[in-house]
Amino acid sequence: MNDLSLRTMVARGSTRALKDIWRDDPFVMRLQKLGDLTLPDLQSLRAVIETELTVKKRRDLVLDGYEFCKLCFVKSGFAARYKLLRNGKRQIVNFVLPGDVVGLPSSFIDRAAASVVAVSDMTLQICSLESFAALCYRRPKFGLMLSWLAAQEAANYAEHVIDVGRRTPIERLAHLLLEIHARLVMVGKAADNAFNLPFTQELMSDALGLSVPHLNRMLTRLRAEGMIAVNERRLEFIDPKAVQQLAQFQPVRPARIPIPDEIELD
Amino acid sequence: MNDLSLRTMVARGSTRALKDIWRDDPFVMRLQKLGDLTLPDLQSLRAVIETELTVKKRRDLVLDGYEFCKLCFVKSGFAARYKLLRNGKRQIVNFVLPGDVVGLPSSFIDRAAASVVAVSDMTLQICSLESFAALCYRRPKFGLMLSWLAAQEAANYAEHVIDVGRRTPIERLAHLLLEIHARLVMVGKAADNAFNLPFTQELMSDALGLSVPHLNRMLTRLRAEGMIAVNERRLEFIDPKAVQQLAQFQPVRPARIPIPDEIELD
DNA sequence: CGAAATTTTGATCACGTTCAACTTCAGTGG
DNA sequence: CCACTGAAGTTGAACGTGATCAAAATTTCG
Repeated sequence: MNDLSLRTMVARGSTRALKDIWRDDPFVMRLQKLGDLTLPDLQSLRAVIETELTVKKRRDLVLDGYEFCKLCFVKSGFAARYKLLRNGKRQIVNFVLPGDVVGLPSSFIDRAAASVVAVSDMTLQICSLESFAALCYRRPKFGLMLSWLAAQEAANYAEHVIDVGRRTPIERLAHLLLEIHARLVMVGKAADNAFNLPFTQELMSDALGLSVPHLNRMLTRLRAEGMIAVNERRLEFIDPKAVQQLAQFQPVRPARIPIPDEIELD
Repeated sequence: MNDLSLRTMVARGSTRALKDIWRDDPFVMRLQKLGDLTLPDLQSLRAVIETELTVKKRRDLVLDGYEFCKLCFVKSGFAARYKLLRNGKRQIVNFVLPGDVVGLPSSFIDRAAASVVAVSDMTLQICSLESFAALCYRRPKFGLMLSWLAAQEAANYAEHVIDVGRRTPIERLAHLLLEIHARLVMVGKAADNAFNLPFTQELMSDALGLSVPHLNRMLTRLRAEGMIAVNERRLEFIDPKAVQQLAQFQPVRPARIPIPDEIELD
C-alpha cells in the first residue's frame, strides 16, 4: 500500500483502514503494548518520519566514535550493534530486530560508543532526534514510551551481561536463542516454537564471547540432546521447556505505562 | 537543612537559596547536564517525591522476580544490581552510584529481572512510578530526561557487555575503575585522579565475571606496573593515560536534549 | 578484643581458545 | 547449466588462561 492510497483513505475518513496499516508495523506494535495510541497520536508519529530507507546487507548504519542523531525504526531486517577492539576481536553488544530503534542509545550520547551493521537487507523509517523530541513536547505520551523502550533495552543488555559473565557456553546459547525468539514473537515475526534464525554462527559467537568452533559445538550439543532442530536457517525448539530450564529464561515483558487519574497543571 | 526552613525560604522568595539546595543533589546535577531546569520544574520534581529513606548496608532494595514500581533517586551511598544463578554464582550487572535511579529498569518491566542490594548505607528519595509518569504528562521535559537517563544506562550496560565478553581480565578491571571514576566525577563525588573505591574485590569480581583470586592478581599487577595506587579504600590513578590506553576507555557523555524551535500543537 | 569479612598467595586442573584442515553451501559469471 | 569462488559450517589436536580449592595474612567491625 503506497502513500497515495493512504492519503486517500484518510481523506475519506476510513480510520479503520489507517489503523490497519499501522497494525503490521513492528515498531507501532511495540508501542501499542506500552499504552494506547489514538489516531491523532499515530498521525503525529507519522508526521515526524522523514523518509523510509532501504539498506543493503553489510552496510554500517552507525559508526563508533562519530556523532549520530537520528532515530531509525526498523521495519524489517536485522542488524548488530558491535565494537571492534584493539586486538581485532569483536563484541556484539546486541542484535537489532524489527521494531527496534537504531540510534538508541547512540543518539543520546555525544558520540556513538559502538557501530551498527546491517546483517540483512533492511528497511528503516528515519526521524531526527530533534523532531522526535519536539513530538514528545507536544504529546508527552511519546516521551514516556521512549523511556519505556530505553528501559527495555537496558533490561535486555543486563541479561546479556549475565550471559557472557556467568552463564556456561551452552546456557548462553540457549538464552540467546530464546531471547531472539521472544522478541520476534512480540512483533509477530515468529511462530510459537520456531523462527528463522537470521544470524551466522560467527555473529552469535561474537555476541556470546565464544569462539566459532565452540559455539558450533554447543549448537551441535543442543541438537544432540533433542532440544532444538535446525534446517535451512529455521530454528525449531523441539523441547522448549528443557531449553528454558537450561537457560533459566524469563522473557522481558514491558510494564504498561501508568495513566494518571487526572492530569492537572501545577 | 530541613523541610521547614526550605518552605520558609520559598515563601520569602529566596529562589537563589532553593536552587542552591538542589545544586548538591547528585540526581538533579545529572538532570541539569541534559537540559535546563527552571525553578518551577524543580518544585514539581520535589512534589512527586514521597519520602526520603535511609537504608542500611546489605539490605535488598529490589528482589528478582517481584514487581517493583518505585523510582528511588540515590542521594548518597552505593548499591549493586545482580542476579543469582542456579549454580550459586552471582553476576553483578552494574553498580548503582549517587545520582542513579534504583527502579530503572526494574520498574519498567512487569517483574524485576535482577535484585538490587545496598553495599553501603544509602539515602534515597522515593517516588512512585505513577506520580512520576503524571509529572511527565504535565512537564514533558521530565519524560525526555527519563529517556536520556535510560539511554545512558543502556550505554553503560553495553560497555559492560564488552568488558565481560571480549576484554582481557586486566583490561576489564582498568575499564571498570575508569567508569566508576568518571561517573563519580559527573556528580561531583571524585577528585580528578582519585576516588574512594566503595566496592570489595568480591563485588568487582562478580561484576567482571572473574574469580576473586584472579581479580586480586590483576589489581596487584596494575599496582606493580605503576598505574594505580590503593590505600585505605582510596584508589588513585598514578598514570591515568596508561590506564585509559589499556582499557580503551571513552567516557559516556550524555548529549543535551534538543530544544524544539517552536512548540506547536498539531 | 574477638569474630567475621576481606585480601593475598600458592598449586592443580579443566575448559574453551587457537590454529588448521576440510566440508558444505550460496552466489556469480562463463 | 556447470564451474568457480568465497562464505559459512564442522571437526580435531594442542595449548594456555583463568577457575578452583585451600590456607594464611590482614583488616574491619561489633
